[in-house]
Amino acid sequence: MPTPPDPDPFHDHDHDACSGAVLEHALTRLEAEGARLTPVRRRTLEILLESHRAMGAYDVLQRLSAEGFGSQPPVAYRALEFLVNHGLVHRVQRLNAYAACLSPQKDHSPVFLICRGCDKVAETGSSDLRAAIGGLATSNRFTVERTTVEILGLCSQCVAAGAEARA
Amino acid sequence: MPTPPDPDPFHDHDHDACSGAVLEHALTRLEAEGARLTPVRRRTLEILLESHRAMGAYDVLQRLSAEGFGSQPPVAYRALEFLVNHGLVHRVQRLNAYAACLSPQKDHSPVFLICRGCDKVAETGSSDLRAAIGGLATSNRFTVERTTVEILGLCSQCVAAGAEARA
DNA sequence: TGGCATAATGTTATATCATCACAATTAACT
DNA sequence: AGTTAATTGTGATGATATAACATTATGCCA
Repeated sequence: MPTPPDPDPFHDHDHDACSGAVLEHALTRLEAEGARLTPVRRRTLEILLESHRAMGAYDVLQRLSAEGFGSQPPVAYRALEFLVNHGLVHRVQRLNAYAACLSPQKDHSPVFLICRGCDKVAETGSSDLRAAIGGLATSNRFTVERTTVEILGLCSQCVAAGAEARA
Repeated sequence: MPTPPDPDPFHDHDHDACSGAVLEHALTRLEAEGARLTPVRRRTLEILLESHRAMGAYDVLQRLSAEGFGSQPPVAYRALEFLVNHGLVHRVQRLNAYAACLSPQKDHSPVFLICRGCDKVAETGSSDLRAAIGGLATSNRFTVERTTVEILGLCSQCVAAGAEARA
């Protein structure tokens, strides 16, 4: 059976609604873990949520610096590392970039769809995929701690726009 | 049902046997594609095969340079890019490193198991996982071109050795 | 409240990874 | 041999990330 008419995560996304919920959830979760969402950390998360894109550390830094926070790389890297460690932000390896997690409530292994046509990134997930990774780990006697799953290709709009050419 | 007694890809691997086969296969494939395995490219592949590890571009460069090839970064990066494009080498995103593909005969989406205890990397694959990615792509109307699947954790030996502590 | 320990922030400096631009060489094909 | 395209080499620079250490803020509790 085909799955129900999924929304297209690249284009059918109510961002304002999700941002608020994510931020609220972040506070709850961090409190439970005894961690502090300090001003820099909070702004860093907000910046990523507002942009709704994968941003490089130096892009984030520029925004933070312009708002009166420190201007040196560690300022951004530390805030990002904190958020990543608490599952509020993911690192997109292929882009050397960071994106706010949009479903922090689930204990998930995120999957990123990276469109090379429009450079947008969509976060999704799949229980089949988690199961497959679990099986792989078992049969290789490997203890999983973190997974990176990134799919590079073209989103539907870019395909429609004829962005076929593959480098 | 458990899968049959899989070999542990970290420790039960006949490397000499596979290296020769891989190299031989590389020649065949490249000829078919009209691409040339020049001396630098060949040595780059051999170096990765011999080390049987994921190596950084600058590590490869050092080896190449010591053997009389050029000493500037582009020398290594170009050879690696060529090999990656032809599916003979994979890039391990999490490590900013490169590893020779050990099963270049299959049209595969590789999966890397990265042990943070001993820093070894094992390449594997899974048809379940490929299927899950295919399903995800379909339900998100996404056209897949390349996939990155990397699993960070501990190999069996490192678990046995008590490398439990998680940063 | 004052004093201590810890965590967080800020800065300078530097390490690491990757690419640009252009010259020199080599290979492939008339 | 002559022409073109691919490949290689080099210097310079760009982009990403961390080390080391001083300073400030926070939490705790005597």
